[in-house]
Amino acid sequence: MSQPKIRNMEDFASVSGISRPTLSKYFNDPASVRSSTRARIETALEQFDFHPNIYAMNQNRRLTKNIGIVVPNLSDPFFAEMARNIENWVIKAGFRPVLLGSHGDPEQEIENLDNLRLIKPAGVLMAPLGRMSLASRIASFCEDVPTVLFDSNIDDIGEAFVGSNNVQSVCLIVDYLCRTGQPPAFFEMKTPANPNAFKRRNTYVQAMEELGHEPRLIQVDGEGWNLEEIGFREGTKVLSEGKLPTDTILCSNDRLAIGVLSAAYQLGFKVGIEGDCDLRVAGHDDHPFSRYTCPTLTTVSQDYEVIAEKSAKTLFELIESEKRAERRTVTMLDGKLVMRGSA
Amino acid sequence: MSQPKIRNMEDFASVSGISRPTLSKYFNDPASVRSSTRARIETALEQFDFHPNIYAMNQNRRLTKNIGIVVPNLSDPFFAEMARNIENWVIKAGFRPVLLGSHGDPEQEIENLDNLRLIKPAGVLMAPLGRMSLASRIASFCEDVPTVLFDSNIDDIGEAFVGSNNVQSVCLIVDYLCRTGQPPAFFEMKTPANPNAFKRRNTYVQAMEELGHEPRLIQVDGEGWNLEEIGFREGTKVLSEGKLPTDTILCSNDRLAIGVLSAAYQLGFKVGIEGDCDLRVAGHDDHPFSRYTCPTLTTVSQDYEVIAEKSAKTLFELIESEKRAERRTVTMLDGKLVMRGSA
DNA sequence: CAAATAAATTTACGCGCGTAAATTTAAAAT
DNA sequence: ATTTTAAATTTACGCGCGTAAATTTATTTG
Repeated sequence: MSQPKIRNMEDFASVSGISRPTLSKYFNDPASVRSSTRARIETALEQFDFHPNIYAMNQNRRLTKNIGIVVPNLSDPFFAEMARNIENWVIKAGFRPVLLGSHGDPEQEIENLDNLRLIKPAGVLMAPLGRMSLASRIASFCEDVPTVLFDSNIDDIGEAFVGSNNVQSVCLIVDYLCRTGQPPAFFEMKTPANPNAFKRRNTYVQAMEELGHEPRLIQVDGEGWNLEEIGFREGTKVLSEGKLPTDTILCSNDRLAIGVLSAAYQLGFKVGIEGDCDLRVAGHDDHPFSRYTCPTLTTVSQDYEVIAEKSAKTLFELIESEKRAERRTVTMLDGKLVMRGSA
Repeated sequence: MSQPKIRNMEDFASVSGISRPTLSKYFNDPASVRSSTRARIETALEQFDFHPNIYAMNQNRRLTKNIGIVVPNLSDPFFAEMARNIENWVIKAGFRPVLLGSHGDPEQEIENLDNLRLIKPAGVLMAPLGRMSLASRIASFCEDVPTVLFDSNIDDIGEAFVGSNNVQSVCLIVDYLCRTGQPPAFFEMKTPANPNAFKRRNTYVQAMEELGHEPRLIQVDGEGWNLEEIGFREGTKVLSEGKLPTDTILCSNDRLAIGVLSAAYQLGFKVGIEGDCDLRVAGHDDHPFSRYTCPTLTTVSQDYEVIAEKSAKTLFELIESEKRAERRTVTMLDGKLVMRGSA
């Protein structure tokens, strides 16, 4: 077992008896070499455990098997979970995921794209920050690299968009809340950092009007991504002031709702749908934690798995076709009502 | 503004009028060139916005400014938060963080290290999976790259370890619980995937014995990292069977506790410390969500910021010294009791 | 202002790999 | 067995950058 150290493909070529260009072909696509040579290579591979240097590969290939995944914020369990799902699809399709979080910062978002450029990705799956995003710079990236947006849409950017249909989902829950109790007030941030917020607000207003109710916006202060904290702090204010025009609160997203639920609990509100409850709270997203809140959070699900699968597969098709999309496709997935204890 | 496209350092050299080797020196360390040339470069930089290709840099430099950060699982808010803190320190020190999650998989953990090797990191900050980790392979990585472990210790691996003192912290909360009510039973997984679990269990047993109480372990089934789910499911079982020997449950970590709290709520248990409560629940870690549970979770804090800061700075000192640590330092930070509503 | 020193430039090669063209070798078809 | 065809090898260069040595230029010192 006197195994010489294999430092590069050259070394591996000499110990395996296969020429370096052939090895290079093999590592690019094992099916591209004759099966007998493939067998020889793989035998040698077992013995010597050589991996080509992916960064050197990236530098030279016109196109790599890398797929960039960019999300606004990895500390948000929603995006962490989404990213994990997408990573799995990427691996399953034989690509290599490169995950980058933008920390809620538009500059960081662009830097992530710049860094991705260097590894010449075959494509990118991106959930943009949304309104804050430096759209024109993202657009110029998308001209060079096939990109599919998910979660948050930016008009005309990227080859496709896959996300949830906020209009449908917000209508769904507004409708549900109105049918089963008092019409909801809408709890949100005055200046939301997270995407989709405006669309949800507008849909809420419209849905309420269509149902003949007066929309009531509760727009609270707060900056950044610590949404539970904001929901808790501002929820405490709103609830303790006691001048809520309704007993039902619809939050712009589950993370705010988690904060509001916590505030309600501490102030002694009984949240739920039974007769003796004095407050209903609903959210939006079906956040991983919303099934463990007290009471469990009624919300509208965004189908993580389907959004992940659909956006990934859209990108793979694009990559395989080796040309750009003829026209931008927009896929809006319907949310499903998740009835739990809180509303 | 007819800006020629700058494709590489060569191009930038010609437009800036500075030779490529000098530019190379500048990008490696701006202070290494004369201030007048530095000024010229920076002027040109503003005009042309050139960034050297980091991957080409990595390939050639003996040592880069990269610092690897490896955590067991990015979907766990605890590690996500920890990673974010560390990233900030890394950036502040002028390094470039490269964040990798292991998805709870020992093979992935090794693959992460293999990939890090290729970018020749100046150092690595790693929270290993712990018991599951392929220790010998991690050790061989640590021989080549200065590595500081955090959160979970593996004997004799890495130049240093920074984590919380589980013995102190578990004693602290066991003591607190015993002083203020019935002695706690210990709720944990039979085969925990997360690190520190065994140490906590043993400490619990020992602490109970020292206080003259009989330790009671509730060891539940379940695999993987979906700890809230496991806590909820098994908590429901345990609580509804109604044969708890005590009214106080100490969970091995906050994520399990979050599940248990949710189960308790749904079963109608009143959790808390007031006289009319029928259950106390405590956790360990001060997870980002534990201040929003209902009731808020009493726990022991791991000081994220301090662990992040201390481990990062330990690594920086190591890197600057340009030699390996003379002997392995182990830093155990004391946990602080976080008294909230649940116990 | 000349000498000493420090910094920049020129030249040249290397990193690990991709890839193209010409050539040789092996497999498949006749 | 011979021709056709496919695949592997040889050779050579390129990617974007680091870096060393020799040389030139600029700055500091006396």
